[in-house]
Amino acid sequence: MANTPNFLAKNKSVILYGVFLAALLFLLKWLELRFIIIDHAFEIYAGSIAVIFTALGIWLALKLTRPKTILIEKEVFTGKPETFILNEKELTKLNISKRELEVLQLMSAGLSNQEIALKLFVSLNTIKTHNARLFEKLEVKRRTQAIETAKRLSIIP
Amino acid sequence: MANTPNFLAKNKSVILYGVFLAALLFLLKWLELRFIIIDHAFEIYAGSIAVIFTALGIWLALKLTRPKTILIEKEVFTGKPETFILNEKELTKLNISKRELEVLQLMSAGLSNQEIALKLFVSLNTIKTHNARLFEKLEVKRRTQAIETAKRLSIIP
DNA sequence: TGAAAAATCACCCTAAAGTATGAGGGTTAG
DNA sequence: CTAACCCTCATACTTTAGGGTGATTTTTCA
Repeated sequence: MANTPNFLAKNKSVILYGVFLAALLFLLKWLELRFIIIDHAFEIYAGSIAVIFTALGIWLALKLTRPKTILIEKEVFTGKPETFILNEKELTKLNISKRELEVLQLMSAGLSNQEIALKLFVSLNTIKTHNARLFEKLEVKRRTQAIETAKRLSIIP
Repeated sequence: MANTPNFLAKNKSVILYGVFLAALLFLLKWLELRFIIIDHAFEIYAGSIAVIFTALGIWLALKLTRPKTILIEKEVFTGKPETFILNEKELTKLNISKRELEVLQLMSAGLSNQEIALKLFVSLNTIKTHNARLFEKLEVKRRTQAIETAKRLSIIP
């Protein structure tokens, strides 16, 4: 298969987990030593493993699900008086990608490029690139115009 | 307290986790037995604990965080009921002047400071001063935030 | 009428936004 | 397989926005 790099990228967290596991070996070995030296420290050892790996599992799960939660946000919000209906036709017509829409939403929320970058776990330059594409597609020159236009076209609430 | 049932309901997952833990004891005891009988089954025992508790951690984390993920988005207490009604109370409370409101409107229309200056026949510096006052009064740092806040407070359409 | 608020403008400086260009890897449909 | 996106990031540069300070002229109103 030629998709080995793909696999690597997709399982970044899993690989990190592996590395962390390796790092844990020392701790475990040390605990094993204690087990030999101190009698009946067996429970301590088992308990340690349980606690450590439970925490590890929680951490892993959080890492894996965090990106997914961001995607959920934009689907599930409804205004009380008038429900916002995303104009998907316009979105398709303007060829605006999911990521670009995400940036647009944060932009309209008043966030700076730097803040958006931090929130989306990408670099400032990446946000600037998204902005440039966005402005091009919306045929505007500034973020304030982009917000105005996007709201008018019901691309954002 | 009378909200014990509420507590039970809210922590269903935690209780389940506890029950599951109890159930695990038998498995662990059994493994411990094996550990005594079979020599060098120690690694198997430790590995089992690691795997089980990692899975447990993942499951726990997913159970606990899944309900929390969605509600982050909009609060929305003032929608747009067709016709815009200027919130004069807020305007008075925030002590925003006529000219400042004018600047704010043009700002939200996507105009740059220079364009606003030309439109209002004043200098760029004047607009900047108005902006600074506006940001101070609205307690924001950027024009995009100012627009967002002003719209939310129905100061501008 | 006199103080307060509003509106105007300038200068200097920093921060943020935006433009242009190139580039590498990922995903996907044909 | 490959062309077409998409997402990512970088570097370099220009423009706009924003902060701080101080000042003058109107307007407003008690």
